[in-house]
Amino acid sequence: MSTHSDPASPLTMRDVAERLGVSTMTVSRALRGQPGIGEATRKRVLAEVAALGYRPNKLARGLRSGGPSELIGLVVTNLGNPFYSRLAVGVEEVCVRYGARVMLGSTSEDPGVERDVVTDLLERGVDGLVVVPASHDQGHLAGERLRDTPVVLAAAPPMGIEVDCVLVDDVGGTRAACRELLDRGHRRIGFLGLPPSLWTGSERFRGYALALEEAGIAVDERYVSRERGDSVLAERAARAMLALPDPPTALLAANNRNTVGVLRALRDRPEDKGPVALAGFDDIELADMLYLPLTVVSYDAAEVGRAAASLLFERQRSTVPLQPRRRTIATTLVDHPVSR
Amino acid sequence: MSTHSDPASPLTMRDVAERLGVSTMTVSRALRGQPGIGEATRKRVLAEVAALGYRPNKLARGLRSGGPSELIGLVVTNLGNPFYSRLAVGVEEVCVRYGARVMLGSTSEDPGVERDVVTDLLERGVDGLVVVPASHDQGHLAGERLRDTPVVLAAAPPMGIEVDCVLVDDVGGTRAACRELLDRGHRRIGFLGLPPSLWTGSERFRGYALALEEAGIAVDERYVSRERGDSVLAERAARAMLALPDPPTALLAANNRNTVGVLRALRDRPEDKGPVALAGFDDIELADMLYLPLTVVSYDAAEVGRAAASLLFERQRSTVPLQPRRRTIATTLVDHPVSR
DNA sequence: CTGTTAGCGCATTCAC
DNA sequence: GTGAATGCGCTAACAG
Repeated sequence: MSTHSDPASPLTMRDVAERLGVSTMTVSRALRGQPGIGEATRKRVLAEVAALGYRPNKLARGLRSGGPSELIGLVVTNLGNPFYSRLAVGVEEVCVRYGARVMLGSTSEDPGVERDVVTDLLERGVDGLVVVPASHDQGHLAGERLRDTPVVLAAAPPMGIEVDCVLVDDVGGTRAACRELLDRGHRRIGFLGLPPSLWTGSERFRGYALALEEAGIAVDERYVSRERGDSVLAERAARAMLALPDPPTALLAANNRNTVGVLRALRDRPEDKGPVALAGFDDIELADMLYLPLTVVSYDAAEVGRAAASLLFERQRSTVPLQPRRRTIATTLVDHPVSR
Repeated sequence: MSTHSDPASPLTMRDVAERLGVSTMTVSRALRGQPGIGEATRKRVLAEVAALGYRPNKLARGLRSGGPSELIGLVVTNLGNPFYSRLAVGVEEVCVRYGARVMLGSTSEDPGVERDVVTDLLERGVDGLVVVPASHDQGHLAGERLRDTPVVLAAAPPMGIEVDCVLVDDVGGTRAACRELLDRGHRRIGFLGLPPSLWTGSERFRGYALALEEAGIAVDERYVSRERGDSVLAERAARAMLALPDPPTALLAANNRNTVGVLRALRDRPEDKGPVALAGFDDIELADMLYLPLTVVSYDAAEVGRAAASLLFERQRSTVPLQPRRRTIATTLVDHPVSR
């Protein structure tokens, strides 16, 4: 009657210990497989634990032991984007391998929200953070606020802070795609880009310009659009380019949203005006089921997440101070012909 | 010199209190905006907190106050599936509204993993769980193990346990899609289904059979496949049906994987054999960019997540015991013509 | 208005 | 091999 039988309050180690007539330390040791306890006692304890359905409180354990929380914060702009959900899959995969869990934070690309989310995750005791930054303003990821919590940026490089990062080979991928179009004989290649203020925007433009330069072709501003990634804007820009007196014979889209826009622009184009070749950064599900052939720059988004999480755990386990590291995930060019 | 200046160990409330010559209680009250503290003192404390960059430890706070952790566990089979990542977006959206965070657990559709993940999340003190069950075996989600942690199932009903759930209108959606095909004059409609052992499999078949029955047509087993959702299997099944002496003139796919398989099967079909109409459960990105018209059963996956999280918080806040509730998310039929 | 005491659930440290 | 005392960082309950 003394031990509370309130079904609402969870069992504690004391409940187990009292029922067995041992001390909580004995239960604790049995649970963690520590030495210094008889084999018979351990069995008795574990049996009682199983019978009662007792589960240790990991929060209390962490508080006392001061060890790692085995918890990683993952801050993304929008999980609805397949790129980030696959990245999340990669992060979780590595975390589980290290016995850690993932705590989620979405920012909706709002730097203010990102700041608050990071603060909340830190207060909740994460061991580290994988962040897809919402903007160039990364001050809140600097050392003072974080104390010792390691951070890895994904899909963007650090700006004015010193942390690890994992990038995609934007330049190489775009360059390869542009080269492919050049190899097929195209000389007027339109680029549906992204704002230069975005890392991805400037890098992918660089790849495009580089390939042209290598082919001895100057960038023609009439064939370049650099608006924010939005299928409607891309569709309009593509239409405008195709209405030029000497329209491009091929188009290169800087991300999947832009590719979709271009697909719309090309769909109701009169047949007699001649075909327009299309290539785009980011793979597209069902790319092989479309009404026209498509070449895409593909990469493993989950690998970005895996690499980021790996950098985090390496740093966490490292005894010596590590310099900021940078990993780049390769891209591959994939042709999706129309077989019909 | 007494107060530790070790940069590695985070600041505690004591550090702040000592620097100010007040007690930790004063700091605590100031931080939580509690009454019973002078306005001047509060300002002084908050200024020092900001200057030092001190952040409270929410785990310790929760341990002492015994309040909710403001943490929800989200257990899904595979975040890489767009349906589940959108569901996650919905869950997080509602959580943030309630000041809670989401802790992730992927099961890879392995019931054993699901069990372990649930245990881990419980040990980490989640206030509730949203679970997309990996199987019919839901014993580990029963009351004994959970003590008082509420659970909401998503996309599947409880089997032998009493918990809330959020379902998709599988029957209604499939029935509407089948009706649409019937209205267009089709009489031989093939069904690329899923195993009856899956909730989704039996429900969607019911919708198909119901629509046929309402049209006075008997289900013909030659036109029905019920293998697991896999584009390769679906492609093969579709080819087999189309090779029948009196092949179906329309096909209905029970999920997006099967739709993809059917698309493949139809792609290299000779033109002279006549067109085959296609409808499928689950929307498909770029459905309007395919080489053929497609009708899909669409629904808001994020809404499934929002509804699940809402049920959780309602129950958490409820003072009276609630009966298990069941919410159903509506579907809509969307036509994707080929405009080209 | 402010401080003191005690203890959340557990593990470290030291007795025995 | 086992147990008692102590404290992780914080706050409830009470004192003043």
